[in-house]
Amino acid sequence: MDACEARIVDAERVAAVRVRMPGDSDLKDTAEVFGLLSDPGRLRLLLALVEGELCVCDLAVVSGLSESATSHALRLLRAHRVVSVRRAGRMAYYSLDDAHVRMLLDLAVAHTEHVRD
Amino acid sequence: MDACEARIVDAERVAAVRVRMPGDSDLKDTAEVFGLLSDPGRLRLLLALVEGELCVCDLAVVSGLSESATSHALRLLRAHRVVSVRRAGRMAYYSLDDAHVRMLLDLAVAHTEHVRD
DNA sequence: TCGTCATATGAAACAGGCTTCAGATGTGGA
DNA sequence: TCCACATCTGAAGCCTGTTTCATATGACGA
Repeated sequence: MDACEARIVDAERVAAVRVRMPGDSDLKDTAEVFGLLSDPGRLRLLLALVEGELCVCDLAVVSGLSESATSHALRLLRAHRVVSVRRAGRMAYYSLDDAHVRMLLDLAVAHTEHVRD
Repeated sequence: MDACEARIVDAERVAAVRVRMPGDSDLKDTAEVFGLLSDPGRLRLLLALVEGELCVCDLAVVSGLSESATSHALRLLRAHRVVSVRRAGRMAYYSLDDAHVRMLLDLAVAHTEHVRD
């Protein structure tokens, strides 16, 4: 079936792992989500949004990024449906729009506050 | 104190966010952990280890990486204390060694299995 | 001790991502 | 209609990270 690889030491365990291993597509998606959280700037943006919506200029101030960099980052997050926009005149208010990501953020903050490594 | 920025729209909320925002160092660490999970190859390696230790060659087979790439990836994960090694003769058995990362992996898998997006 | 095997390492190539700069879009007020 | 403002966008430059190739280390068996 899916044999034909190099020398395998623990064939039984390898087989078991393969069964539970998610598919390439799911794995790629998951890696991408983690990737979105792997940048300090984006992480700050998202953490800022945990408690509610904020406009781009406030997000820029809070994150320490330039407004252009902020906009680029938000565009990326928007493309992945992690945040959503509400337009009000010339302002744009962003908010968290992904329960999964919110969970990851909560977990990360909890761990940050609780652990001294 | 920490004033002197550009125009701020919602000063109150900005102040509140700033209070809860983790420090630069914690933020960087957290981003790095997510970064370790942001590569499909490393993700496969770690998922393979969820159920127990495996040697390098089996990890290479399961992850689809070359043995060299696998070794490089494991070295990186080892440097961040995410995995640990047990040497047995010329073999090296790796295992998950970070409860936080294990939690993130479980959460990711659960989400992968449960959600169709 | 010699050769082979499992793993580790270094350097280089290559790709991808983030930031900046300049300019575009679109809104609100005079 | 014209200008100022908030945000968005595109292209370029730079930096980082991942892979491959070649080689090194260290252990086992003859």
